[in-house]
Amino acid sequence: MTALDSALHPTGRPAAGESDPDRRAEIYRSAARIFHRKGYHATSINDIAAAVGLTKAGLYYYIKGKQDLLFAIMSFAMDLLDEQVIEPARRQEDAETRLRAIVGCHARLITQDSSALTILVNELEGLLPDDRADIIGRQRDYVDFIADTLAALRDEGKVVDLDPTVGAFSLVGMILWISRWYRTDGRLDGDQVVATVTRMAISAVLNRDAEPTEPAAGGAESRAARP
Amino acid sequence: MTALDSALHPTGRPAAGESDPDRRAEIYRSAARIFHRKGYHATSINDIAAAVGLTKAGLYYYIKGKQDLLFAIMSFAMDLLDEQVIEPARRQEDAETRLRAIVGCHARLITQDSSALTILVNELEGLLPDDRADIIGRQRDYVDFIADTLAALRDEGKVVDLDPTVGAFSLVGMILWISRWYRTDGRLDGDQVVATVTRMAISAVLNRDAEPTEPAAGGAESRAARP
DNA sequence: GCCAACCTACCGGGCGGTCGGTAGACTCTG
DNA sequence: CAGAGTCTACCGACCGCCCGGTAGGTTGGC
Repeated sequence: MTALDSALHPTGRPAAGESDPDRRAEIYRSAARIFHRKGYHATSINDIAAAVGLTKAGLYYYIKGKQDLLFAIMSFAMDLLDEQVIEPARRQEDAETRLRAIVGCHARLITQDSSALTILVNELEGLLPDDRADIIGRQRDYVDFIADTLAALRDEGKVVDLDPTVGAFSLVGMILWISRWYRTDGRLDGDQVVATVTRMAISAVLNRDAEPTEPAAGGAESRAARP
Repeated sequence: MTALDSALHPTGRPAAGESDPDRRAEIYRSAARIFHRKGYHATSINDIAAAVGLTKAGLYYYIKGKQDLLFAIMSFAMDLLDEQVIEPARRQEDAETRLRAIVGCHARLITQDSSALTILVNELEGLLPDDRADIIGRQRDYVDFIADTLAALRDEGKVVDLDPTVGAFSLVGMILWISRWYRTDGRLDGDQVVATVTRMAISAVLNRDAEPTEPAAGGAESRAARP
């Protein structure tokens, strides 16, 4: 997965002189899977080393430390979100189409491989303060992006009057939660799940009887910015 | 909070001969707050002891172990959910009213004090297998309860055709996520948040432009219980 | 012979948990 | 009402374990 490789270096923290990028990618993927299953703090460096067939010392040839490993995984996940969700959605001019793209792409990403994306939201406490600030900032940008889309829909009178921030967070919650219950080998088909969740998300905010019940008062504020 | 006291004993695990129940309740509350903030594995027994002004050894007079402490907190949270959400909702005969009650009561509980409820969903991995099975079983019952309500709505033709399980999980995700972004001291009012989320949840599943096959029976009106 | 790719052996430290106390309030006895 | 006994509520010191991380090799392919 080239997206993963590309996530290893932009952090500016190569663990050692040049090392086999395939092996590194495999290590990061394994680590992500284990962090996802057991949680960051409950996972030991030994667990990860054993999973990739190395000793702890051997693993340290590839990584700089446990916290750096976590940060690299979360940066990779954030890059994935940027590239697979935000970028495609940003290209949609129409707000409703854009919202559909956001929810659909994000949900699909999670049904395909949820580990990195899930770590991204569950293990923030494991990061160093600076790294955490970095990730949180990017997450806030994402929520603001959704909130702005909802605000645009409201201005078009297509959305029931709700606080865009609350709306954005609620949709995000619905999407992220998928990783907690969806199993690839379960009875539900991934595409169906994505479709259903997208439909629910859209009708949660869209005012389907076309005429705006209340002409959304002009000049209403769309800004979010929540600590 | 008497509900908390009652949660200490039904587990059948008193840590010692009788000990001051107020002090115990304080300890459990503190522990819940810290687990919520830092996560179970990242919290040491020392952290909890210090927070209640005890040494580690002193704390062990009140608790049996770290995992028992976690289980007690999660059992308490589950009791709270039963008593404040499921029971009130079960009394609603009309499916739509019931759904409103579920979402509204659950969301309100979280805006009021999210720590125990949040631990309940985030720290399952910290439990012993038997305890985990117990909690997971109760959680599944809750989701089934919501799914059954959605199925009932579908049979009434009031809900768009969706898989009740997917619908239930999605609503739960929306609700639980509140604890990640809502801050009591933030700019948003708790009641407004509850109202907005409830409205979104309902319109996510309700088929508003379809005529209800059965017009809602006489007296029953939509407003959820407001203790 | 060199260097990437590992290993064995080890370190300091913090963890969950235990043990043997003990201060003080309270009761029971003569 | 002295004093012996009891019980709750706690503490200091300690234990064994495992953690993240490191030092210093060794090996095999070029």
